[in-house]
Amino acid sequence: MARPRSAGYDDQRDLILERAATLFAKAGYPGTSMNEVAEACGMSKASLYHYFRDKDDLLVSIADGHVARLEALVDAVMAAHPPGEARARALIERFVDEYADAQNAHRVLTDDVRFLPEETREAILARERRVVDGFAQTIAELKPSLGEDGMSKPLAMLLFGMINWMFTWLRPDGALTHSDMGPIVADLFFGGVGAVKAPRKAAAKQRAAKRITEKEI
Amino acid sequence: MARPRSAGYDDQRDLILERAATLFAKAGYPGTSMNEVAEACGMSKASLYHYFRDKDDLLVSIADGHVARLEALVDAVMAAHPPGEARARALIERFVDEYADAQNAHRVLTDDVRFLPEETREAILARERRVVDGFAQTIAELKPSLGEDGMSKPLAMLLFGMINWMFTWLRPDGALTHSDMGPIVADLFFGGVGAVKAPRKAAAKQRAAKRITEKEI
DNA sequence: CCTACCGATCGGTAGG
DNA sequence: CCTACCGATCGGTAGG
Repeated sequence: MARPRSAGYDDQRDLILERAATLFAKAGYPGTSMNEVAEACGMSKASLYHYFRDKDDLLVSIADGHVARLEALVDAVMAAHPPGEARARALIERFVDEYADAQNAHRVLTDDVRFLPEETREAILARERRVVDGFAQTIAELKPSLGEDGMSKPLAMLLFGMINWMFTWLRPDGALTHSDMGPIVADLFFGGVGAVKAPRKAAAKQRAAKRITEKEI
Repeated sequence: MARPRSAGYDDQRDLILERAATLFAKAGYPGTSMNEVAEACGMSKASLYHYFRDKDDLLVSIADGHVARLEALVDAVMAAHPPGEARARALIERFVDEYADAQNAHRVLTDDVRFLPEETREAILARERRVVDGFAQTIAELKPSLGEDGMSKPLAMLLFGMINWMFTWLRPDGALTHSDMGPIVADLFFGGVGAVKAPRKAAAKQRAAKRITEKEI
């Protein structure tokens, strides 16, 4: 076995990931320099390159780490709840809470993964797809006719839209908290999903739904 | 691409704005160079600077032009429909159609305005605020108790979330079109809005709603 | 011969 | 409207 890393190695890595996520979330990936990341971490740029091969490696670590947690969260909720509205509500409320604790990483996932080369991006998109599928399946269980019409994935994406967009306007210091918003989003979505009808040419829509493969969260 | 023979100053400006919006939407504002914009327009970088003072001037023109059209659209719908669900539906469906025709400009508005200096950004945010207020007012007309609880703005933002996020996942070549999605979003929203209850401490939420001033579309 | 860094600078390219 | 540049900063790496 290889010689173990120094005691603080993983702690330093985690610190860098958190500071970099904050900067990327604020100024975007191309708008953030490695010099700025190094400065925010109180270390030289050369030290930064001791922990991460290059700038892309930083981005991958932030985004993949976050989406892996979301993936695990979906698996845990699916295992803990039988099909039905309780499962769907748990999914939404757990997601909103998870996002609230990882706002910077989430913004990096939704905004900056597109800057990665295709091969690197693909592994992250695969995890995103599993997360979307978990939501789509839960929606189809709730109202099977939507699943048959190929509407469960588009509806899952509308749901993600409400949740993802929240983090651009909800003030962390406001009286309305992320935890308040979980039940509101769930009420709106489950109250409304009964009123949704698929447009005509349902077969074509089902084919269309299969094509939704990129930028899924 | 060949330059149109009789292109005047304004035509050249519009061409540059469209090409620049396409590039900014794809690679982000900091990720796009003026050299790339010039090349996409078939002109030298120096020529570009004949039409726009600097890079920020390009961004402002794209974003402000787009949000000004949205503002005018809200005013037109409010003038054409009395308060009620017909007004709200018209607002949603007209917005989705407008976005579909201006996807690049819309992405620039939502993603890149944050890179402008504060004074420049403020004029654009003021227009965004007017658009959000139009939606929030329409929601409050539909269910006055939500307005009294300070929930009409948060609900307007959830609605914008569904619509804005659509443009990250809906395939322009898919069988499911933007026009299909307008009624679906409206059904989901109006079906669900009846089920939404404000969280406790409604007075505090009203104060919170007032603080929602940035990044409102 | 390893790790954990440092000060300084590399070749290229950004906006203007 | 182009070529030729500028001050500065980019991502990444040298020797010690």
